[in-house]
Amino acid sequence: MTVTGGASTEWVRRRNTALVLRELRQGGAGSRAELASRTGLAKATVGAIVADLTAGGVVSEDDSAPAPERPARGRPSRPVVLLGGSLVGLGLELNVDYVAAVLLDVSGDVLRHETRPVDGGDPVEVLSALVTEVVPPEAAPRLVGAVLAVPGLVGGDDRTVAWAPNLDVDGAGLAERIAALLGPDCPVRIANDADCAAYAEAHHGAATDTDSLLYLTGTVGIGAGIVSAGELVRGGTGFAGEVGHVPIGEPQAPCGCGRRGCWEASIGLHAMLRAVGLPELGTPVATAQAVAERAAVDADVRAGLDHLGHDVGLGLAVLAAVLDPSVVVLGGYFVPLGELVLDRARAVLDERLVDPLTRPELRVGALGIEAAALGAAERAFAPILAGEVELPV
Amino acid sequence: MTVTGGASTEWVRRRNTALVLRELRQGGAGSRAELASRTGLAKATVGAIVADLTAGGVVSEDDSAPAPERPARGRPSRPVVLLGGSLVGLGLELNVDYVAAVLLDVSGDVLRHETRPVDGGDPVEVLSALVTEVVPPEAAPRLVGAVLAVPGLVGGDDRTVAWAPNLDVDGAGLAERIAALLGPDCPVRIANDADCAAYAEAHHGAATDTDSLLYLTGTVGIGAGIVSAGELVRGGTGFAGEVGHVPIGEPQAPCGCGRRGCWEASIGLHAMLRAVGLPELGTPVATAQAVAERAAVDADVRAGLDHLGHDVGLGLAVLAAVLDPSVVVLGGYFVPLGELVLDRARAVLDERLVDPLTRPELRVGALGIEAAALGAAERAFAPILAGEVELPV
DNA sequence: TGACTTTAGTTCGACTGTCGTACTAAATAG
DNA sequence: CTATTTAGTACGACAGTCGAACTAAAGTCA
Repeated sequence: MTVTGGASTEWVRRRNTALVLRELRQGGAGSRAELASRTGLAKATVGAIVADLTAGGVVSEDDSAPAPERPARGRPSRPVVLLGGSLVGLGLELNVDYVAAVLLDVSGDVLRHETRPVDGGDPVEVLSALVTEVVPPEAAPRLVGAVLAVPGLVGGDDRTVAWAPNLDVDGAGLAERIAALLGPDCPVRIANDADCAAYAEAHHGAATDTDSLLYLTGTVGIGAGIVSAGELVRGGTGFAGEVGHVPIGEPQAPCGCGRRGCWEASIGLHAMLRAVGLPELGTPVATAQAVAERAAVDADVRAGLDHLGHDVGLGLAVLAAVLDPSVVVLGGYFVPLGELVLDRARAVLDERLVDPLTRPELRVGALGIEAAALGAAERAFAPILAGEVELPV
Repeated sequence: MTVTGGASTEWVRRRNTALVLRELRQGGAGSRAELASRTGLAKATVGAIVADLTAGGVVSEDDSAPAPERPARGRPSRPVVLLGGSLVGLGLELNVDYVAAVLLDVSGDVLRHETRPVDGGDPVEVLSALVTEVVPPEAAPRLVGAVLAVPGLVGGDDRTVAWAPNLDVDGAGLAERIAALLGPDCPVRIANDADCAAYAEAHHGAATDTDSLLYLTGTVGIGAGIVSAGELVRGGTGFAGEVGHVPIGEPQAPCGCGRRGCWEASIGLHAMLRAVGLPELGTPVATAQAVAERAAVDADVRAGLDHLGHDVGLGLAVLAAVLDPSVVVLGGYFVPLGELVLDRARAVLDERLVDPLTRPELRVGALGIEAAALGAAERAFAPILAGEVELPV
């Protein structure tokens, strides 16, 4: 029922153009006739839309077509293909110890991906330098937008950081500072990092086959992103998915926040390290990598991870009952541990869920540290692919 | 990004018609000129749409206009008003011990509301009789649709009951049996009862001021409905919000399901009665009414309810952290107890939430036993008001 | 080789819709 | 009685989709 305002005939064209773009992205290249039958539009309409897109340099006729199983008879088709680099979305991540940028193609390819440590400098300065490097001036006019992922609470206007306890930045001017680097025509929005990572796994990662997803990321803290019916669930103040300090872990585990039973106190990075008796390394993922290697030869480590899996399952049982996701993706430090943790978590879920038939599939994230930036880039495309916005041609 | 298929020019008219209807519903009657400025459409467009609607008998010119603060000059406006009864939606509820029907007007008025006990008969038979009584034959052509709320899991097609442990009905043929009573042009859908009740509170009840809502209903069991960004969160299999057996109550409380710590074991009707030491009466609401009366004179009862409020807050702290609703509405047997329970629940929430600023407002449901049926009726209107569907004129 | 078949893509006219402008209608002010 | 002001309508320009007819480009087959 989210219907914005009045619609006119130009609006119809925008929507149908978006429909064709989505079809090309998801279903791959195809002739006009094929696109017409795939989208349900009339052949003439597809022809007009393709002509527009060709003029705008967004698609072209793929002459180098391999024509694999060409039908024996009839005029040969001229497949239409998305033009790489014609439209790009910029995804940024501003985190405590690193920044990242992903430049994403309209066809879904990652054109560039860069990560930089912050190393005590001003994170926004480091990010700004990265932006000017990743987005060369000639690419700026083809930018459909930029989305900046931050570990914090984002205001309802998608432009301000309302609360980011670990990040020492000026939440009010952040979007403007990035926008200044990208020119006046590039819309800049801010989003939550866990939300972006969830979006990335849903579109490019481990959960492209569902639209009902819970993403759980483990570092020192625990965060979640919720995707329901293909849309992010953000809550009334954008705080949805802040599950780190929810009392759904081992009830007695003391947490740094002063309470007991916080999930983070049971399955945060430090709790995991206590359970296996191993030291922390440079990053959570590197730490977990070392733990996984050690587990191969050390039964005590395996037992510790099994216990971790128990606590993961305990909390997921609550979240799964509330949200009923089809898939749960675990990211962050959970990725290297994989089945060492998930196996037990699945067993706990089966035990605790009322109807085990609704048990979500547990998977490990397919994207690395770039998940949030990639999801941010994908979100930059969302208005275009929904037909809500004019193409920047 | 939920974009269905190709759009054509007729589709534009459907959407703009829906826009005008929503404006009339929410903003009240208004002249064509006023509607034009309220919707952002051109005067001529509104004129054409109003002409269509007038021809279809959905709106008319309100000659009996009181014209309260008529502007001193200029041609007087002819206010356009929704015609009562011109379009109606039917909401039904099929429950274990009663059935209910609500006939809702396009303007949002309840035309009829009937509840019947099942008394051991076939609930579907009782419901069918109620339907034929509530929907007279002459009203059938004006029906925009019917939605049936059931206490169970609804299939993804919105037409079948996949799982309804307490309900002894044939889930497969249910929608068809209702549709047979209403004629071939009336679309019939099935929905979850807690979802419908949540929808009702969001549109007609205690939470019309927000689009981010958690509805909690208390009877013998506990159920929840989640509204995020104005849309119901249903989960991958429609099971979202089944919070009764989630371990977020008193950890040691034994539950009928064999586990410990289920929320239902702490805040279900029977747990409440144990806490206050009073007997169960005919219905949960009547029981709670008696408890509330007793609380006025009995400090022990008040203490029991205070303890109940503690357990309510305990679980809500988890749900609020996960979902971050702006408002939590408590329905069912909680309504008569009101502040006797909510006061303590608020205190627990303040204690347990990471950032008390995000504490949702706790309210008591404004709708009685008809909540689910009313929400179902409102949902019957949703496709019309979203412009997804042609008016049945 | 040349007519026939088959499929792809374009052209064109009918239709539907929105929008802005000009026009008509209906009231008050002076 | 005229000027002013506001509401509503008529009309033509414009944008878009659609289906049917048409053109284009291949293979098939006598």
